[in-house]
Amino acid sequence: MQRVSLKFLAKELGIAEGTVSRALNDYPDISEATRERVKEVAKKFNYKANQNARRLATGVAEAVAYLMPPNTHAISEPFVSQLLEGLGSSLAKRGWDLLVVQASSPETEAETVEKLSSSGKVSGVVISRPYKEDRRIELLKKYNVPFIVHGRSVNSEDYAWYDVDGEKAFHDGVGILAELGHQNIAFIGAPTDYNFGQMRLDGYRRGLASNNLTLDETIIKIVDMSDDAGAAATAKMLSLPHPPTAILCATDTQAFGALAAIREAGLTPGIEVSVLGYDGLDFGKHTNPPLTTMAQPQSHSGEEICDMLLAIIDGGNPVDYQELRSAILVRRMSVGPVRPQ
Amino acid sequence: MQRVSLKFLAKELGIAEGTVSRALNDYPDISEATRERVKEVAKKFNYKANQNARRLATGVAEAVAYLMPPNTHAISEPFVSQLLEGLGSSLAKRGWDLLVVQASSPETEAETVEKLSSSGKVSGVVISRPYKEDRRIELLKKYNVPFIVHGRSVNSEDYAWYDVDGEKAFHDGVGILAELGHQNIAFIGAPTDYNFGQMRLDGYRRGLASNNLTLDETIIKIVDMSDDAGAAATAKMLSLPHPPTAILCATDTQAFGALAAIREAGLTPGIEVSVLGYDGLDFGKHTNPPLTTMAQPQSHSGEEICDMLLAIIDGGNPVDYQELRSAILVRRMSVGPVRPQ
DNA sequence: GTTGATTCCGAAAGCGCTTTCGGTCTAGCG
DNA sequence: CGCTAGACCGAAAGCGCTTTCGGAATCAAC
Repeated sequence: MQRVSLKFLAKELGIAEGTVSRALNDYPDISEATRERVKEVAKKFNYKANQNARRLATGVAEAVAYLMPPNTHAISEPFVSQLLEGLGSSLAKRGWDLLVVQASSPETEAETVEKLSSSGKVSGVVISRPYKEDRRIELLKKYNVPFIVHGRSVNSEDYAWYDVDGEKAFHDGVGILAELGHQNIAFIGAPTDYNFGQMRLDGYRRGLASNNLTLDETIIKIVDMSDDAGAAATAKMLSLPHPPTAILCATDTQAFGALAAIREAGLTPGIEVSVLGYDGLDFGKHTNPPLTTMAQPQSHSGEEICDMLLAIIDGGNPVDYQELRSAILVRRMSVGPVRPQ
Repeated sequence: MQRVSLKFLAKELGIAEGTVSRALNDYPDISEATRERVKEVAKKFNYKANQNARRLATGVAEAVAYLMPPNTHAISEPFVSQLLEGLGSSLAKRGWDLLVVQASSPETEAETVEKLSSSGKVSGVVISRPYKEDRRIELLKKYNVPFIVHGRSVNSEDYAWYDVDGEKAFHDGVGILAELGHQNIAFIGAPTDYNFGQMRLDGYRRGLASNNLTLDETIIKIVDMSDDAGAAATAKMLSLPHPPTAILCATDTQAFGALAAIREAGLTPGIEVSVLGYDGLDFGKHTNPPLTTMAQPQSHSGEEICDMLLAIIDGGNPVDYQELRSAILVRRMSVGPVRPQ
């Protein structure tokens, strides 16, 4: 296999290798006639350039990597495949490759990034869900590899990112709940070493303040992003002397668990206890009751992120590529007015 | 960047390039002393071999590709990220890359496969969800690229695959329903150009026969694998003069829709109409009611598939790598005994 | 018929690594 | 002390492509 090399074509055509290469790559100094002749023969023999040789010679990888979020073993979050799909299709248009890389363990993550940066495999990388301080970002900057972050770390002035404003969403989220009369609004959050976890918590806090609600640490639970963790946290809060009448969840998955725990406690979610999620998973329409949630506009985020990255690779200034989107409320059935006691 | 080449190290150490290379790659004809010296300096300068050069020289890609299922635009099925995660982590152990490739359109799919095969980018590929007759498989065989199929096409004797026995699952599925007294068991299937769609349908049919149930074409619906399609099909069947008392769905997603349609019709799923899904999505525990389903044992399928592929790449005979797993029933609340009329 | 400008293509030098081949040097043996 | 056998390393030839450089050929113009 791979018998058909440039050399082969050149011999077949009776011209020089270099000429064949230039003809195939549409160089201007090749006559129309030979160009066509070359392309025809290439097609006939089903010639495909050896990518490795090409990359070596040109020095451009024509590939970008997606760094899988670490520690995500059980989760397999839907947003990953969405993103990959977008990245993939956007890249395919340009004929580039998408590499999915995974650190074998959290400790080797830095190593992975370094290898990626200096082995010439990729021309750019995208990472998701940065921590507040993220080593990967530092390394990427250090190695001068074009990259874009899906999310933001604390200091995000000097690199490219695409994010949804979780802080605002959660601020507004408590507003929505407060407007329905809820005073006792719990928060189930995500680990705050993730910056998004911190920001959603900040938004919640600011939301309480904006609505003159007092902050009660006993109804703030920072837990894993799983349904079970959400359920456990909810169960615990429901057994408080003054249980919350509404729960704001950092992720839909946690909210699913919250709904289950509420039903488990003999209460009706959306009536006795409201639950407001965040993410906008399609799946939320099938829960019991359907989950009201703040949706990330992630339909085409993959494409957008990819286009931004490509622009940077083509020489764009990273700081010109910072996009902040807003979440939008998807009203379903899990949020209702507070019931008179 | 990438200033530290082999040449650089060689100069730094005062020895030949080739020697450095051999030392780094643990050739036996290098003295312990120089090997260590070389490795030390390499580490000090943070040397990472240029992969493209390496691949070109060795002729081995050290990468495998996952061909994204085509036409999957809206779906983003959970199984994809599961699989990718498994592939990725298994590959990472070996230091190989995972390429995710997507045909920009169904028509260019063959082209994509050809390019993949002959451009030397990958040493193996895995594809999912083959059609009954699948062009990709033919091409892969033709180009003599090691590959493994996640699923099976009709003629699956001569290549490697990993599949779950859907035929058996659906046969047994109607058995489960029949045992509960259901006589009027509907089937919501997936497009039968997918082989899995055909096999699940076959299983359903055989199941009816095994239980002396008559086949009624009006309660067999072949539709898209979406919740909406499942809901529409269900709604239609529920308005029949003799509506089914149980519905077997080819995918959990369709089953979610079925549940919704049943509730919409004012009936209670699991009581008046039973729904049995297939896939075993975690998410099913949150539906209303929780979905009873036949689960694919996909926890480590990614790793397994990857290991099988690697074995073939290492020279194994593809036909020695054919794994057939069984689905297992996950009892939740959407299936119950038929109610006396 | 010379000059100059164009057009087109061949030759050759890499890209950064691997791997074969052979040569030097030391150690070991009789 | 001579000879052989390893042990160890340097030199060099690729891998298959790109790209620069310059030369031959063609053409127009004077």
